[in-house]
Amino acid sequence: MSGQIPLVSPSFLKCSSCSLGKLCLPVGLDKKDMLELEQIIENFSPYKNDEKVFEADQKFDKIFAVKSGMFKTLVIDTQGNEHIVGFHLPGELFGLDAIYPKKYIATAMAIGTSSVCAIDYPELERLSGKFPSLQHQMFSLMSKEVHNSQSMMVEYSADQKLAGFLLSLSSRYKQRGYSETRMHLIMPRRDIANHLNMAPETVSRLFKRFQSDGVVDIKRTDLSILDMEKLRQLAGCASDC
Amino acid sequence: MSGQIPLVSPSFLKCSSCSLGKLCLPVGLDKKDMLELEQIIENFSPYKNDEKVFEADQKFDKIFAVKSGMFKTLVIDTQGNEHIVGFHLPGELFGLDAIYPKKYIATAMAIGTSSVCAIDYPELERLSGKFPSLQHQMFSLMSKEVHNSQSMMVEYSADQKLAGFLLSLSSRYKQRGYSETRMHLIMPRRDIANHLNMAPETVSRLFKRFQSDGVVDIKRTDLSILDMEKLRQLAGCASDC
DNA sequence: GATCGCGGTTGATTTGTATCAAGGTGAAGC
DNA sequence: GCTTCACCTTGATACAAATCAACCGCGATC
Repeated sequence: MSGQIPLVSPSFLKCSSCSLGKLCLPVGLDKKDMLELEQIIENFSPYKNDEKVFEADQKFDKIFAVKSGMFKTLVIDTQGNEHIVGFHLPGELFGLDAIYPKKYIATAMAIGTSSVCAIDYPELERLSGKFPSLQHQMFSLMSKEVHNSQSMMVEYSADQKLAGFLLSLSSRYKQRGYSETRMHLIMPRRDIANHLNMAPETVSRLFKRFQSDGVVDIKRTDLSILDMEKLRQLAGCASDC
Repeated sequence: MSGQIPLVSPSFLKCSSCSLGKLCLPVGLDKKDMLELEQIIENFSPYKNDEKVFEADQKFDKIFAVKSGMFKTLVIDTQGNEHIVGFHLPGELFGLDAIYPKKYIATAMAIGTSSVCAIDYPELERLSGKFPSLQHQMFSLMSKEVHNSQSMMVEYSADQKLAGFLLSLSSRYKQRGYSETRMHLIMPRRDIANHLNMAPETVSRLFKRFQSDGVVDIKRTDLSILDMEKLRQLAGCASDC
C-alpha cells in the first residue's frame, strides 16, 4: 500500500460517503443528483501492483477516478520504449485523453494496491448536460489536465524537472488533505526518471544534491521537503507558484 | 500573412458561413442552435504580428478560436524566460487552460496578421448544457488538447522533438484541408526552438540533416515533407501514427 | 542465517546539445 | 543599386546528462 491512502472499505463505495467528494466529479452536486451519478459508477475490486486498468488502443467507454493508491499511465513508442505520461492521485481522473480518439491512448497500471471508480462515459456526458455543476467540474478537471501537462513541457534542465515534479506532487497531496512537506514516493526511481525523461542515475544524483543543499530529506521512499522556497527557485516556478 | 490562410472577410463572421465549422465548436449543431452560439461570439478585427490577445494572470472570461493565421501561447518563468507552450491553427481553441484557475495562465500573441473568435465562457457553459453536441465537441477538443500536450512530453532527443513537431503540424493542416506534405513555417526558427526547448542552432542543423537524409525539403519558411515514413520513424511515432 | 536478486547509488567516460563566435542571406528602406 | 538589419546558418568549444560499469543495501526465499 501507498502508506498515505486508507484502504478502500465497503462504506466507501458511494460518492456521497467518499472523502474525495470535494475534489472529484461530484463537486457541487446535491444529494439527489449525486445518487444519479452513483448509478453510472462501477466499483471494481482493488488492483494489485502493475495490474492494468486498460490498455492502449482498447475501445474507450469509461473514464476512471482514483479512489485510493496511485496509478500510472504510459505509452509505448515504435521502438518499444515505455514513457510514463502521468501519475494519478486519489480524486484525479484518467482516461480523459481517450475521449477524442474514442480509444485509449495510454495504458493505465496500478502502483501498489490501488482502486478506482469506473464511470461510463456516454452516461457521464448525458448527466453533464443535465447537471450544470457536473459539467462545470468536468471542464475544470480537463482544463487542469491541460495545464498540468503543458507546465511539464516548460522545464528543461534536470533540476527544474525534478524540482517541478516534487512541487506538483506536494501541491496535489496538499489539496487532498495530506502533508505538503512529507510524502511517500511509492513509485520506483526508474519510473520517476522515465516520466521526466532522464536516467535513474540522474534522479539519484539530484536527490543527493537536493539533500546536501538542505532542500529535501530523502530516505528511500520517504521524502520531506525542508525548504519549499528553494525548491520553487530550482523549479523556476514553472509548475506551481 | 501566413500564406496558407485566406484573409478574414466580412461574410466570414458567422459560424454558419465559416469554413472551419467542421473542426471548430459548432460541429453537429443545427442552424437554429448555431445562431444561438453565434450570439455569444465576438469578432475582433485581426491582430497584427506580436499583438497580444490576452496576458497571463488576466481574469479569465473568454476562450478563443483561431479564425485565420496563427497564434502562439507562452508563459514566462521566474527568470524571465519565455516558453512557447503551443502554436494554434485555424479551428483550434486556446485559453482552455484558464478555465480551472479562472485566470489566463499563458499570454497569447498573433504570429503574422491573424484573427480569432472570442467566446464568452460562462455563456458557453450554459449553451453546452443545452446542446449535447456542443458539449460533446467541447469535451472532444479538450481531450485532444490533453492528448497533444502529453504527447509532447514523450519525445526526448532533439530529432524526435523536431520530427514530432513537423508531423503534428502536418496532420493538423491536413485536417484543415491543406496539404499534409507542403507547408509554410511562418514562425521564426527561434520560436520553434523555444517551443521544443532547444537552441535555434540545433533546429537549423537538424533541418539540414533531415534535408540531406531526404526526409524533407526546406527553403526558408517553405517546408516539403518528402518521406513521411522516415519522419515518423524519426519521431518514434509518439506524436501521430 | 546465508543467498539471491532487484532497486538504488556512485564513479568514469562518452555523447548530444547548448553556448559562443563568426559569417551568410534575403527582405525592407533609402 | 546599395545599405541595413534581422534571421538564419555554420563551425569550435563547453557542459550537462546519458551511458557503461561496478558496487551496495535490503527484502524475499530457501
